[in-house]
Amino acid sequence: MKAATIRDVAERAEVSVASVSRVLNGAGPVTEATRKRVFEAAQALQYVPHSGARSLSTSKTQTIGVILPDLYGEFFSELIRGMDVAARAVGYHLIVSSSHDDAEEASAAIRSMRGRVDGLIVLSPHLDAANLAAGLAGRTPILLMNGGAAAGRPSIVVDNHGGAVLAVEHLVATGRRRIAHIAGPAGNLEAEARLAGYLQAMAQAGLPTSVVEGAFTQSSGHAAGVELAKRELRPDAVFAGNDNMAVGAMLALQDAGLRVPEDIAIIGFDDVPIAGLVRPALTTLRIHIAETGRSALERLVRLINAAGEAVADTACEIVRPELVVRPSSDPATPSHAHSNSGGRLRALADTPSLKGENS
Amino acid sequence: MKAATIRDVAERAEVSVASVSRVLNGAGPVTEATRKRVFEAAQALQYVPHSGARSLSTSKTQTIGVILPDLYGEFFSELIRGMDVAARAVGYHLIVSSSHDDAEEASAAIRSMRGRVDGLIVLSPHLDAANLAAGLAGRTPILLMNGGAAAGRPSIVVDNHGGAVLAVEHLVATGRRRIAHIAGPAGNLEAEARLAGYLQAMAQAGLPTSVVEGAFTQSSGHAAGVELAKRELRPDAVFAGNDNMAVGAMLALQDAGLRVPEDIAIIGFDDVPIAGLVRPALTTLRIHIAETGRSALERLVRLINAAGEAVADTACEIVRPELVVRPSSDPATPSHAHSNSGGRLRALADTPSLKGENS
DNA sequence: GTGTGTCATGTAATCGGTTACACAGTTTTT
DNA sequence: AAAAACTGTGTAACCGATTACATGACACAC
Repeated sequence: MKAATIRDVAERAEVSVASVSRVLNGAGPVTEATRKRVFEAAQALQYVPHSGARSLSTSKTQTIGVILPDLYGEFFSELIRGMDVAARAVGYHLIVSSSHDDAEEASAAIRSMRGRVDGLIVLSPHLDAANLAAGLAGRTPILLMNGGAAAGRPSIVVDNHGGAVLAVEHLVATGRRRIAHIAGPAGNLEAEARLAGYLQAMAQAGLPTSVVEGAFTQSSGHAAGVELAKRELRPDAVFAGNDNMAVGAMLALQDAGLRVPEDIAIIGFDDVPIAGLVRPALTTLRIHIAETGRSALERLVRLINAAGEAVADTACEIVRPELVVRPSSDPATPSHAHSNSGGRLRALADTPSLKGENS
Repeated sequence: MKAATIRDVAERAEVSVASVSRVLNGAGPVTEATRKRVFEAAQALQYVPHSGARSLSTSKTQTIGVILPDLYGEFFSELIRGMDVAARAVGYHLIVSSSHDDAEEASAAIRSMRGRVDGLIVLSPHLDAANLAAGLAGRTPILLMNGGAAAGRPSIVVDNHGGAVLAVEHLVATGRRRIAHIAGPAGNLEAEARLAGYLQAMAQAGLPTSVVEGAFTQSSGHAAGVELAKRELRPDAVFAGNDNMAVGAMLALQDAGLRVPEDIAIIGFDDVPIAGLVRPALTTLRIHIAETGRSALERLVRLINAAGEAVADTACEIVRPELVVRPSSDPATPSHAHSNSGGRLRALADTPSLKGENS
């Protein structure tokens, strides 16, 4: 028994497929009698429209593709969450595709999206991936969030350089001098911008730099922390390229017997939820991740609806990270900073619910 | 300038659409000359096949829909990660749809998936959602992971009851007597099973029970912790319905000046990545989340390929949680338990990378 | 030279919807 | 009363692929 089609419904209701379509979509004029017969037939046959077929004829899939490098850690999942909330609100679906480290894979993923999505959000933080993506997309609206300066293409980038400068300045202002940086993977635009910001701010302050390479993963941060703890001239502060690595490094340093922040201060980047939950809570550069995802999705939808006419939106929106000082860099901060980490989105699901007890 | 279709390619290559299709799909016999001409034309026109159209004629979308209650916390994102890895491996895409708290919404989401996906994985931990989902799906293969005993339908459930018993037994064995439970939201099957397990194990041990209601969110756990800390007869252990709430509760208890685990032990459920990162690291019941997601996806794909013939797979696979003892319940555990939290999947992306330093 | 088999290719139906257009019947306008 | 406008409905083209089947060319056997 195959699923019912619109023709089955038409037959049973003794009307044409056009009428069925009109009734079901509430478009076009129909008599009450027809409407009723169609609804009854649809009900009886348990008819559910075939979205794929509908997409083909309307050229609208109501779906947006998200191309990610990976799904590790909280950053991307927060981002997706924000996007999903926004998508749902405007009647769109999200199709996610991750694990695209190199441009090759990312491009394959983008190709396979054609005819499946109305627009794309690409987050492959590699230089070539950006242009590639843009080229491949053809007429598909595309929003880049890969951290690079995408000339003349709609994009959203985080001011990584500026954020890194803020981080270093904060550490210098609180008296740190030997500030090491745990960098993200080479070739990653975000990582490189953060590194560059660190180098520049350190030069500005006239301090010697020290960089350990990481991979944006928590365990790479841990490894870096182990190595830093062993140094003869130990740093008195660590600026990690992201929160994941900061947490990994902090655990390693603590395991090595160092006190954070007394012996060594730590600062991360992103303000993922976990940053406020480790102890000491992590000083970091806040990007309202979910909020950013939401805004990205909304912008893409606007782009889709504009569809070529308004070439107005070609701007590169900049998200400026904001320094959030927590105890990992400053003992003065209240230690119980059970950061509610702001954001409308968080509030949506995080409703405290406390009730009685039994027995 | 619209995107090129297969007909444009055929025209340019001076062959029929059938030949183009054959060449591009590597199916059917074609001469070398034709193949070459087609490739050249496709190249010149920057032709990218329209997957939507392909899906319509083949009735295969190579896409799987995942219906989630929400995207909060690490549990679902880990699950999705595991599914995505598996999906990619077998050439499938993932379309996620979250925020379906009630059966109503979930059912709408499922309907809108028809013609868009080849199969569904449904995780709406509500009693009615399950049957509803199953009914709605029609001929679409569906895998339930909603925590309920889905009679005669392919499903995967966690042994929540058994896990809860393990948790209580562990606490009792380590000398705790006043064990409180922070329950998940009422109506959630997983939460209810964990609660039932707690009640049963406590009865078994002849201990009085005490239940505070939470909502599976970190902040509800925090609220519960605040309340427990104020009690005249304070518990000496807390079993939280999941890790999120356990972490929230732990922070609240610590902020109230209590020492964990000396004054009060804490145990969670799920073993999300953060469980190993808080201090003290959290004792919990491990579900290999990503691994479970992977296995779920693989099973669904098998179901899709079987397509009705083998009704063999109607089983309810049970995932048994495993107790992971960490310092939050046992001071004897090494405190630097930088839990690598196992699992093949984790290893995939979490490659430590440590290199030299500059300057 | 006709028959038969193979191979490459083309024609057209099909998937399941939407929608432009045609048409008949009814109401309104003049 | 004829013309014009409007309403409700049906027919069939279309979206962009796949693929069953038909066809034509050619090789080989008899």
